[in-house]
Amino acid sequence: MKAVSQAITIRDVARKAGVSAATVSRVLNGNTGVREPARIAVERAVKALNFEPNLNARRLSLGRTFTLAGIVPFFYRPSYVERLRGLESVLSPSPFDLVVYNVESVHSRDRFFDELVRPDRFDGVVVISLRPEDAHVRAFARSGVPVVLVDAAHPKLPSIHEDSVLGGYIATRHLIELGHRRIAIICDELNAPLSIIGSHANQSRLEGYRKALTEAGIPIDPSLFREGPHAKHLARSLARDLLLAPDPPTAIFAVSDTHAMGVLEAARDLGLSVPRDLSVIGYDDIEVAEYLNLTTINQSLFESGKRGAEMLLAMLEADKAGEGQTAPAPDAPLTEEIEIRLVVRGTTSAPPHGR
Amino acid sequence: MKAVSQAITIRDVARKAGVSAATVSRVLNGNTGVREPARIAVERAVKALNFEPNLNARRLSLGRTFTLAGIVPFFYRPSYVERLRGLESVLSPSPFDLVVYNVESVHSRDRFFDELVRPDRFDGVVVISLRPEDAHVRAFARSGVPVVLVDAAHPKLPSIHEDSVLGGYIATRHLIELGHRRIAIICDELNAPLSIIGSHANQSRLEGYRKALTEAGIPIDPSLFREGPHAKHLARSLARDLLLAPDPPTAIFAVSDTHAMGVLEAARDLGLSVPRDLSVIGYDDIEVAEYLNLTTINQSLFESGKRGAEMLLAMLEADKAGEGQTAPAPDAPLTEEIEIRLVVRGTTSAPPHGR
DNA sequence: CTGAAAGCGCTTACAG
DNA sequence: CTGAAAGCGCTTACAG
Repeated sequence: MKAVSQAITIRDVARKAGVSAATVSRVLNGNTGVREPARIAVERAVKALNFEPNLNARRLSLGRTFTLAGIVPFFYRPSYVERLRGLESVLSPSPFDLVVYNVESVHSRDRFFDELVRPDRFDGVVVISLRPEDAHVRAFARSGVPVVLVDAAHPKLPSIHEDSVLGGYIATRHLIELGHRRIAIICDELNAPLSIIGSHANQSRLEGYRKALTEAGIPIDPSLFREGPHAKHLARSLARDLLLAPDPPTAIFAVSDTHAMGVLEAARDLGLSVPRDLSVIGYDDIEVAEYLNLTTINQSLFESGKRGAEMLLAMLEADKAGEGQTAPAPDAPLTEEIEIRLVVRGTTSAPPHGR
Repeated sequence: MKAVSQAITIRDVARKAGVSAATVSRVLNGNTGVREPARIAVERAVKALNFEPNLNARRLSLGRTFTLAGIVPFFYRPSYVERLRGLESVLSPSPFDLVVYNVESVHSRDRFFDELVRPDRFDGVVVISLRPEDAHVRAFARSGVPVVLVDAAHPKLPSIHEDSVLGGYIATRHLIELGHRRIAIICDELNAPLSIIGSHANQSRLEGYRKALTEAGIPIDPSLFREGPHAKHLARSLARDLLLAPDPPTAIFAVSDTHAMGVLEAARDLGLSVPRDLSVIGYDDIEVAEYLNLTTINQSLFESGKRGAEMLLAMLEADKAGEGQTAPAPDAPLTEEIEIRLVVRGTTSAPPHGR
């Protein structure tokens, strides 16, 4: 038998404390002027009744939801889990709940942008690895809900992101410095719908790769470029192709650690020893990278989520302070660059002799 | 300049449609009797104004939150991510949002159980891999908020979980059938706080291991049992110890794939070839298991989350139907067992000759 | 079928 | 300092 006890309200507390509901509310909200005896009576009653104010009533009354949204593609992939972990680390001690929305298509992205960025839904939202279009951004502004971008950028929105061109450059540069000249690159599909709405990190890393080669006077060989969906087994077959070609690369830059895992498999399949016969560098530095002893680029995944959440909380704080007085948004919203760094492990070395 | 447009309300719609707010509400809620012309006028106005009812007002008025909580330890670990993915798959097309709470200590578990399981907070909660105590369960019942357990059990609560004893048995049995007799086991710390409040899967798997050995007439050698925190590098050193002992095991049962990864590393460190010199079986079948070609036990992680969410939605549905009339809770709440199965891959084989 | 009114449980100007 | 009252934006018995 479910004997659901009727929830107690602020009026019950008021009665017990011998004051009005308004006074109870005031002490609950740490309000300034409440005389000592009243305050004490209220605190006693609250404790005695184990009272907790009804959250939905507060939400309606205050016009705040105490909830934040995170909009993120493929939330279950290790790199996104790591970013979410960063979010969680700052939100968990805050009064805000986080609800995560998983986008797997352009359609769901649009739906989320439309339906979620409303003041009665969320106090703020963080968008990860997705680039809102101008129309979205205008709607965000109209809604008054602060939005911050993690691993993406827009001129009108605060954001925290890496310099992906630099990342691609550093990775490629590392291989060049080791003595490689035939360096292949394996990317996510450039024209997949989610690549297009995504952070464009792929394209930028490719650009960095080209830049490094050009700078070193190494001609860009289109046959050393492959693209395929974000999946190990596909990267594996792309790498296999590459390695079976007449003039195979001595090094492969994989645009994510997941891709790199596929490359490692392909090498194993073909009996190639890494790094002796083939150097491999990944990107992201997800947890398994260390286990696999994979050389990679660390892009501060956790930190990016952490900073994103911090920026959002700061904006919320500022809004609360500047209540009503329509703070003119700065022309150039806060944009931060996150640190990236090369992590040299065991899958890269000088190329085989005579290559 | 933030030009926040004032949100439109049901009254605006009513005015535009030339009806009362009550009527608007009725059509919005798909209510039975609203005459055609009124309905159409309202639908027009709703569309024209792009009206979306204020969620917080609905919450307060209806006494429902349209939000569910997930309470889970170490949410970022691959096995929990997989369970959460199962939850997400059923919740995402539902009208419910999910907020995930990460527990890393007994204290946070208690706090979440106390603060979250309240009708003004959540319409339902799913608890993963955590065993609430009787006092908690009584409080849950008083709150009237339905709670379902995933990967844990309690006589008074609906749940979905594996038979961990059987899992441990099957894993061990596999090694025995291959011909092994010196079979070690590496567990999570049995006395760590979170093991104690956890699902006790560890202890049960250990029990299954003992059962299989006993049944096969193999004496249980305490020196073949090791326990340590859930971390690869620790499992690695435990395994190293084991393998360096005078009479080392020919096979190791690791109680999670993560532990198994540590074992694999230890074998590599010592120049042992797996499975030729050492067989290794893990548990969970997380994504990397396939990549590592690890033999393991698949415990339907995704499915468990999926079923947990489905059970909760069904309870919510039932509650809505039986409104008010205090449905007598069944004496024995719904308990389902999830499928587990042995996945034989490349890390197990017959023991070396002469062992 | 439909509207006016009360109610959900808070918060906060407004008086005093 | 403190209380009575209005208001947040819905929903839903209650009349008609």
